[in-house]
Amino acid sequence: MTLADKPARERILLTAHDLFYRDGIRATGIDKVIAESAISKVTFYRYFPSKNALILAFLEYRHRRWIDWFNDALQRHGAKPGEGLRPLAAALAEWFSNPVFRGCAFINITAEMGDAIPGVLAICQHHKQDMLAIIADLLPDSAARMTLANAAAVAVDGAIVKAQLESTQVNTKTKVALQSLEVILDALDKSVLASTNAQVP
Amino acid sequence: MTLADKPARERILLTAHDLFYRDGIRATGIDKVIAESAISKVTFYRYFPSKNALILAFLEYRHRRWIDWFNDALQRHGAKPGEGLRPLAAALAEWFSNPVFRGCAFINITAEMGDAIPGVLAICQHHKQDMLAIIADLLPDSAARMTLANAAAVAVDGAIVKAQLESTQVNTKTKVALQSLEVILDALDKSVLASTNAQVP
DNA sequence: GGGGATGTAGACAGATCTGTCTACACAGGG
DNA sequence: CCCTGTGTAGACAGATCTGTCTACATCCCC
Repeated sequence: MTLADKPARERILLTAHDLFYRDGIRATGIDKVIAESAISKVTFYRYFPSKNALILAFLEYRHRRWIDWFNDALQRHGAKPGEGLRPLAAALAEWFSNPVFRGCAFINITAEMGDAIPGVLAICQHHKQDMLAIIADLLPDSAARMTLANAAAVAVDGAIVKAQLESTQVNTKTKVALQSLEVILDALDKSVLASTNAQVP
Repeated sequence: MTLADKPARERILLTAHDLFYRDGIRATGIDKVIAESAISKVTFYRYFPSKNALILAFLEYRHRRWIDWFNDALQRHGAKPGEGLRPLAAALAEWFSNPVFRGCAFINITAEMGDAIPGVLAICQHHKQDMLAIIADLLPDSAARMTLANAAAVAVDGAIVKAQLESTQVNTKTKVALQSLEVILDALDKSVLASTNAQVP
């Protein structure tokens, strides 16, 4: 595998990412990360002084990786600044259909541990803030912009959770999650038009 | 405390509920449940043959308790069948402001463990199905009814997650979560009117 | 050739977790 | 009076987890 060629620290981080994301934090022991990334215990502790340090590094890495993917997917699905929320659904459809999809790592770790490890919650809030900023960019400038962006972000998180609950279900896939998201995004896009055109019935 | 008077099984279940909900499943050891509910180990294992059995019992109990609260809160905030989604926001506001609020137990356990314990996912899906049915009851009968109910349910789950991320934040409370939910619910209620009146611009 | 950085293998301590087991207490009904 | 059901206290086995430590191997640059 190509992973074996990479430097030790990166190999650890990539392995930890896959295991933490798939199985959860507490369910993943350090020994498993060490075995799976084919390094020794000493090497591991040279790069990460503790499991907590690895968890924080995992979150930073996941954040960068997810945000990069998100921007790229939106681009690929025709997102343009100020032109509406619709590409969000197409981008997320891509994610939800990925076989390793298991929800949002930041929602998951908050659900699992709250702020048991200091700093985790702040990272999660920061992640959601960055997602919000990207969503806001899709909306035209108006007084209601951030209100609508927040609403869209809530809808996105709801759809992620719904897809996560659906995804393990036999054959149902994530259709309801996506359809529901589209319904909400359309309604929000319409209310943008209504507010910019001042045409509220 | 009044808890001490209750029969052993109920005492165990109530204690486990509080600990599981607050700290998560894996973070809560059996020993802690036993110590906190002031019973002995033998008594515990008489009522629950394993930790998994306790987890499943916790989920059943939590389901009944939450659904009962949900119905009651909607009633108290003026929900009437077919008359719109608005009371949802008021009911959830009540929950979010509860100091022990830590999100949806079913979203949390799915985030933490997926389906590592057989049966858990099915219970979570069942819970969300029941929530959906209650939400659908707020909407008037129409072709779009279940589509809109699903969208509202996704918005509710999104708001729950948002409130959970906000709630530990200093002083910000759950304002954005609730405001976002209201924006979505209003947009959905409006699209009900539009579809029933056939007045799509 | 020598030294430092980087690596491996694996034993170990100490903690924690689940689940079982022994030994004992006590109340109520036949 | 004794038996059964229900309870307590706590030792224990066996597993697993984090983090440390020793002893040894390799490689690259000076």
